[in-house]
Amino acid sequence: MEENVSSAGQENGRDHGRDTRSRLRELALQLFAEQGYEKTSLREIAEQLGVTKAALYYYFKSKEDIVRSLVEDYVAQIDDLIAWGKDQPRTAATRAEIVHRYMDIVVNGTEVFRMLQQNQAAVSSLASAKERGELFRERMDSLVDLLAGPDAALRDQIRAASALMSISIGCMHYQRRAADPAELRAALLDVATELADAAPEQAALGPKS
Amino acid sequence: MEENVSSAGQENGRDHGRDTRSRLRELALQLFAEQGYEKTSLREIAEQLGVTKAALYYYFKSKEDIVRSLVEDYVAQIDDLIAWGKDQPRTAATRAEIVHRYMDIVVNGTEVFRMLQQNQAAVSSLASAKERGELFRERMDSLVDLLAGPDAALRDQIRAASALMSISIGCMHYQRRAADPAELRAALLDVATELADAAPEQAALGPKS
DNA sequence: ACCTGAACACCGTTCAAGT
DNA sequence: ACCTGAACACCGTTCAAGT
Repeated sequence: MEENVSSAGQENGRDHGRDTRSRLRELALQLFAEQGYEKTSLREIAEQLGVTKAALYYYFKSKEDIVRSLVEDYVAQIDDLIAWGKDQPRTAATRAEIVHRYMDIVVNGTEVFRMLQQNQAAVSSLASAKERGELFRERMDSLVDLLAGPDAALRDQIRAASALMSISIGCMHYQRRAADPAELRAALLDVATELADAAPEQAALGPKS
Repeated sequence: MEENVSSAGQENGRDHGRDTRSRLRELALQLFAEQGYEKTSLREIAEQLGVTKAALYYYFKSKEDIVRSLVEDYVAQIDDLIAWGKDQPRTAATRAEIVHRYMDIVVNGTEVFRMLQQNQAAVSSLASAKERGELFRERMDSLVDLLAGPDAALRDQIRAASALMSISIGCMHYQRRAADPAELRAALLDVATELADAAPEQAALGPKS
């Protein structure tokens, strides 16, 4: 597992040469999330870092490998959540717990998730540690199965998927303009837990506002 | 407004030279959606079309301009929906109608929306006919305002946003593996209309399944 | 009107070489 | 261990020129 972006923790106590590798990761994340993965060139990163393009290849074996190192931690956290969920009874309490934990993971890595979301195509062919593609899609499916059950009706699968999407996209989209982050968190959890539980009888014909 | 991808309708009745421009658009959409915008090179497109890279610049003034021409129609349809919604009373019936119309637009252009979703960063700086960036973000905000009201509580804004996201992502994600498209449509509309209406009293503590 | 060939600046990547 | 300089194939774009 890789170190986190914000915490360096190398033995070098200096200030200027303070861990080129972690400065690189921090800068790359910021640029990838802001302007996009493909629109950010290695020359641009190298320049702002004060090194040559070629120097980056000392730390990472490719441009995609930088993304992999940024995403790794969060993929692992989601895998942990899935593993944990598989051992739990399928109750409303478990579903609420899954929703809460998923929220914490996303809140913790908002910048990384924003970057992933904005560069899906560019990043979808990422080979994680083992050999896989489809970085998030199948993990989403696993979480949906945990929430709705593997043989759930289509409608309840969609509710579960919507719950997860509301959390991730809600975080990334509203975090910057919501006055109170705690209020946002509560609102998202509220909507997500409602969705994570099975559908009410018939909802197609909504009541008067 | 641009012609649709599937309907050519030029005066040339031949088969081989049958409208290079529309063949180009069709092929580009397919490749952009499948492998991503940045991973698809103009050389690749030109080769499969049997022309030179430079020939593409006779039809479109840049690579991004191809995307613009693919997206244009759907942006216009959404603008129409927003304009229509602004003249309606804010009732449950109006909300249901907005949700239905939005769904029809997305279903009609699934491939285009999939491509947009997968290449957000690459495409976000697209200058539409007038001069704007932020192709979809602000339109989403407009639709949310129509559904929840401009001074709605954060929770209801999120519900409205989730309703729209469930439809688009649900279409793109489940369309290929859902057995019956009508069932998918019904399920998505069900979830979306439930979300488009205001929240029930308190939902944070879900009932037993 | 429709297309080509050749050139342009830029990109990610490699590699031998320097300290 | 950490980095440079120069080269590679490829990219999107332009443009004069051909039919």
